[in-house]
Amino acid sequence: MAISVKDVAVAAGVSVGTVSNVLNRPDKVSADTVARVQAAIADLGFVRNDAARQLRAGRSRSIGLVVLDVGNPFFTDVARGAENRAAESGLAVLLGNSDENVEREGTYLDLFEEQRVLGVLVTPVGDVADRLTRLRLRGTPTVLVDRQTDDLNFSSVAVDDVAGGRLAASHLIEGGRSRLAFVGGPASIRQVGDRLQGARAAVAEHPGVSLEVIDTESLSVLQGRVAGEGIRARPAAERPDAVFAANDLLAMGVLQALNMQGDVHVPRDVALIGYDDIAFASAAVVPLSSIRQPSVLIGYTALDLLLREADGGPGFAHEHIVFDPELVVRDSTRS
Amino acid sequence: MAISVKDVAVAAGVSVGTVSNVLNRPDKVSADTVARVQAAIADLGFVRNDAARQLRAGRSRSIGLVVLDVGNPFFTDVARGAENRAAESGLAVLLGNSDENVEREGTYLDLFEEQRVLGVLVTPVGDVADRLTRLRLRGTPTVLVDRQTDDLNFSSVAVDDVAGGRLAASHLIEGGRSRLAFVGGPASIRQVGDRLQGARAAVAEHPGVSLEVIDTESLSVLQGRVAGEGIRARPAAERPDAVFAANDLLAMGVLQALNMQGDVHVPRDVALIGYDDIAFASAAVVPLSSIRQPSVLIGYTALDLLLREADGGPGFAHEHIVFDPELVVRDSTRS
DNA sequence: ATTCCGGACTGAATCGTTTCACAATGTAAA
DNA sequence: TTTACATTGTGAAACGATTCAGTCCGGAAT
Repeated sequence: MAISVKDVAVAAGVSVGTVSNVLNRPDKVSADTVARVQAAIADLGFVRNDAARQLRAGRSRSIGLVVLDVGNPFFTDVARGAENRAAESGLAVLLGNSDENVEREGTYLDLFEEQRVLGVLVTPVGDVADRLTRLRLRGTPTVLVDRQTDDLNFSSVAVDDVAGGRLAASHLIEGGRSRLAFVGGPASIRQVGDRLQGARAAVAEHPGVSLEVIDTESLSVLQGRVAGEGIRARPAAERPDAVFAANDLLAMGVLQALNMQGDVHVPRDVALIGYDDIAFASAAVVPLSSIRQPSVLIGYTALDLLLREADGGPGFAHEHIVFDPELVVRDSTRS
Repeated sequence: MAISVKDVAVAAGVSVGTVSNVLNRPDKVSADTVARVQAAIADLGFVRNDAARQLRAGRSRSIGLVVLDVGNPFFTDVARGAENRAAESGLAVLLGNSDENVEREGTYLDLFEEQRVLGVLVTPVGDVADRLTRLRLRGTPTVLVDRQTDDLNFSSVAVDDVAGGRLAASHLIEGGRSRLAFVGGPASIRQVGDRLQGARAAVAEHPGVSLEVIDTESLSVLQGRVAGEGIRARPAAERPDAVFAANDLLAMGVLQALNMQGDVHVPRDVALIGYDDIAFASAAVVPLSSIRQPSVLIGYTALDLLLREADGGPGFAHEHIVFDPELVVRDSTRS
C-alpha cells in the first residue's frame, strides 16, 4: 500500500542505497540521478517512514517535555522556549501534560522512553528521583525544569524560588502589611515549598509579622477562588491583610473571590501578589503584582543543556543553572 | 547495548514469540511463563522499542494536533479535550504550534505524516485544502477543528462563528451602541472572516449602525494593544463606541490600551466584547463580555470523530459537527 | 600497457517487534 | 486405541530505511 524507498528505487531505475543517499547525502550522488530520484519521489508521493528510520538509528529526533499544567501560560511559555531551541537543531518537542498528577507523569515518561526520545525535560510533580535515575541509567538524559535540585546526578534549570518567595513577602511587609497569608499547595510540589520557605525567611526577619499558610489542592484559578472565598468569609479581624499566592493562577482566583463581591477590596483591605508574571496578570481586574520568571528563556536553556548532555555522554558534568526572579509591582499591592 | 525482546527471551528461557505474547496477549500464555517473563523484563529493565513496533504495525498510536497558538487558552482547552479522548483509547496526542504561520504548519504536518500518526487534527492557518487532501489520499485521516468547511472531503468540528459574530454585534447594538469596530485579522484565518461576516449581518439589519474594520497582524494580546492605542489616539468624535474583538486575547489587549490610561473608559466610552470566553476573561480589569465556545468539548469531539473516521476507512461519510456559541455578558458591555 | 585512484552506484545485512503457520503436549470423546 | 481438539509454545519472515563493503568504470600517472 504505502510507498517505500524500494518503489522509488524501481521507478527511478536505481538501487535503494542510492535513494537513501539522495535523501541524506545528496552531494554523494550525481546531479541527474538526484533529479531522477526526486522526480520519482514527487511522482509517487513518497513519504519517509520515521519508524524505520528510528529503528535503524536507535534514537528518535524528538524530545519529551512533561509540564505540570498546560493551562498555565507560564508552562506554555517554557514550552515555546524549548520548541525554539529544538527547531534550531531540527528536532521536535513532544508535549505532555501531567496535570500535577504523578500517574499521568509516569505515563508520559513511559511513553517517551518507548519512543526512544533524545532526552526528557520534566517539571516533576513529586519525588521522581528514582524514576528519573532509572531513565538516565537506561540512556535517556534528563533535565529538571523549574526545579532546583541538590541531586548531583541531574542537570537543572530553575529560578531561585526561595529568593522569589522572600522578594514577594518582603514587598508585602514593606508596604506596611503584617498579617500575611501564603496560598498554595500541594506541598509536594517543590516550587510551592521553596516559595513558602522564602516567605518564611522574610517574615522571620520582621518581628510582629505573622505568616499563615492556606493550603490548596492544586495551582489553579479555581482553587484560588476557593481559598479566596475562605478568606472573605472570615470576620475582618481574622483576615490576613496580605496574600502571597504560589502562582498567578491562584492569585487571580483569590482576586476574583475577594473583589467581585465588593465587601473586601484588593489592595485596600488585602494586598495580593502572585508568581510567574503571566501575560494576563497585568490585565487583571486589579493589575496583579507578581514575581517574574524568564519563562521562555528557561525552556530554551533547559533544552540547550539537555542537548549538550546528550552529546556529552554519561560522563557529562551536570549543570545547575539558576535564574534570578524579579519583582513586578502593580496595583494589587499598592495601598 | 539496549535490551531487546531477544535478551528477555533468553533470560526467561522462552522464545521471542512468547515474550511478545506476554506483552500483548498474556491470556494466551500460561501463568507461570508470564511470571517468568515479567521477572526477566523487570530484571533487565526492558523497555519496548516503539519504533520497531510501529514499523511492524504500519501505524503509530498517536494523533497529531496542530493549533494556531498554544499561548491561547482556548486552544489549550481544545488540546485538553482531545487528550482526554485519546487517553480513553490509550493513544497519545502530539501537539504542534503553528503560531498562525503557514510554514510551521507545514513542518508539523510533514513531521506527523513521517511519524505515520493515526490521524491529524488541524486548526488551519490558511487555505490548506490541497495539503490536507494529499495527506488524506495517502491514508492519514484529517479533521478540521474550529473551522467549518463546505468541502465535503473533510470532517470538521466547529462553532458557528457567523452566528457568534452576529450574537456579539447584536448585543452591542442592543446596548445602544451604533459606531461599531471589529478588531481582528489576518483575514486569511477563517474564524476571523466568519465572525466579521456575522457582525456585518447584524449591522445590516439596523439602519444607522456602522461597522469599521481594524485589521491586526495576529490574534494576540500585543496586537490588541496596538489596535487599542490606535483607537485611543483618535479624537473622541471619530472613535467607535463599541469594539468587537475577534478573540479574547485581542480584547484584553484593547482593554489594556484603552483603560489603563484613564482617558477612554470601557464600558462608558467604548463597550467591548471578545470571543472564546477564556478563563481569564472574567478576571480582567473590566470583566470581559464574550462569546463562549465549548472548547474542551470541541477537542474531545474532534478526536472522537477522527477515530471513527480512521476506523471507517476511506469510504467513511464525512461529518460536520457544529456547536452553538453562547453570549456571556459581563461588565465590559454594561453601560 | 599497466596500475592506481576516486566517484558513482549496488545490494545484502541490520535494527527490534509482531505475526503466523506450525509443532508439541496433554486431554476428552468416540 | 484412535481421533479430535485445545492449549502452549516456537521461530522464521516481515515491516522500511540506512549503512557499508564492495563492484564498476573512466581517466591520470607511471
